[in-house]
Amino acid sequence: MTAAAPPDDRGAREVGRRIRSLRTERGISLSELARLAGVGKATLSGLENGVRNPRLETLYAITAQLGVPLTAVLSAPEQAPTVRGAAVGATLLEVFSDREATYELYRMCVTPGPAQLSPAHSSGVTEHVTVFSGVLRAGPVDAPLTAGPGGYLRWVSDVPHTYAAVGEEEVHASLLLRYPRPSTPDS
Amino acid sequence: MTAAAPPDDRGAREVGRRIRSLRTERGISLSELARLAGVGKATLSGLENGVRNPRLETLYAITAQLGVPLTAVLSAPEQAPTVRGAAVGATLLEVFSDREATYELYRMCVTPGPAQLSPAHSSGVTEHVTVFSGVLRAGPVDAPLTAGPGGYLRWVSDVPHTYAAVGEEEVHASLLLRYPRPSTPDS
DNA sequence: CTCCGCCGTTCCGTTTACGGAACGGCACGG
DNA sequence: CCGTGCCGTTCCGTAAACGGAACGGCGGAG
Repeated sequence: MTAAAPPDDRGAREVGRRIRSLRTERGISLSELARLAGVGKATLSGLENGVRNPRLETLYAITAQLGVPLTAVLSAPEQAPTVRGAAVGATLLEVFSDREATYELYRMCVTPGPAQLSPAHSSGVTEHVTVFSGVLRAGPVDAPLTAGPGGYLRWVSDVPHTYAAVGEEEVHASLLLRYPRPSTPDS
Repeated sequence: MTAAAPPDDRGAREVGRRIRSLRTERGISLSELARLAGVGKATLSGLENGVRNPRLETLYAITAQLGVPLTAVLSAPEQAPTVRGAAVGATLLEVFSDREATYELYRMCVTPGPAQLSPAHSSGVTEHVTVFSGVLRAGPVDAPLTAGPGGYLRWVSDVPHTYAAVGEEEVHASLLLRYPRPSTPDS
């Protein structure tokens, strides 16, 4: 693109930092990840340091090898450890549900404490969570995501998943359950 | 990468289809989107047809212009279900309001038609809108923003602002009004 | 019917991400 | 003390995405 660094580059740099973070978390070297992902060491090095503008294919190869979805390195807010507390509480208040039951909207409140577990839903169900206050860690049990105020999480909920408040503050969020559309081809 | 098409290429093709879908939904031409996003027509054409492997920077430029987060074209499951309501215009349903009145949460539904106008609120009030389905154009009357499913808009609402549904589909969103309060203002 | 404007695709020279190899740095063992 | 091995970075030729321009197709105006 233009010679002057566009603001989008900040996003690319963020991606690099998250990939390095995920890699070091797993205790594997740059060389090894590059080999596993089938990319050059130069590519991975340049990507992690934010001096390259990776192709989509490259990102796929690397994130797949790290075992995380592409969105994990593109939009994850900030890393936060899973907090285990003493008090318990996750309450749901149904807000809206259309008659065809294609989606349901809930008001969610999670108090600090141990993670709340939820079993797998029927195939194809997607969960959308919008956080309004507090920091929420939620998603599939093996790869939960983190979001702060204004943050947005989404995952396919046909696997067991968890909800946990990170930090001392209660989490207020909206939860949207979307069911696969039965029929009605439209648009 | 290797000569043989890796399975990840399917993801890239999906991205192209979603971008074309989002573009045609908005009724803008390939040439125009390319110009707005600051990329070449050849780039956008090849991307939409899945014959190119775009750089991250390119995707940022295009999705930003479409008013959707990058994740919307990378992992969006399928088109949002179309839910037809009876009411015309914009309806608000209060969902939550804390006792100190620092913020209020609404469920919002905007039907296709002329834009809804809202006068200025008291100084310092911020509006947060999270779109769940449809495409919403909202914000200050002189500079409205656009967001699709999963999109998020925010502006300081001490100026007159508008809401309008883009396209044929109803817009479902959550609306958060935050009043000035010395507690944890996000960035 | 012809001209004109805009559409999306294709051609082409330039820019740049790509992988392989070479490099310096550090820890360990002979 | 100096090899040996692995680390992450840098160099470099190649492959491919990039933007600009040219192309054919289509619909409306004259």
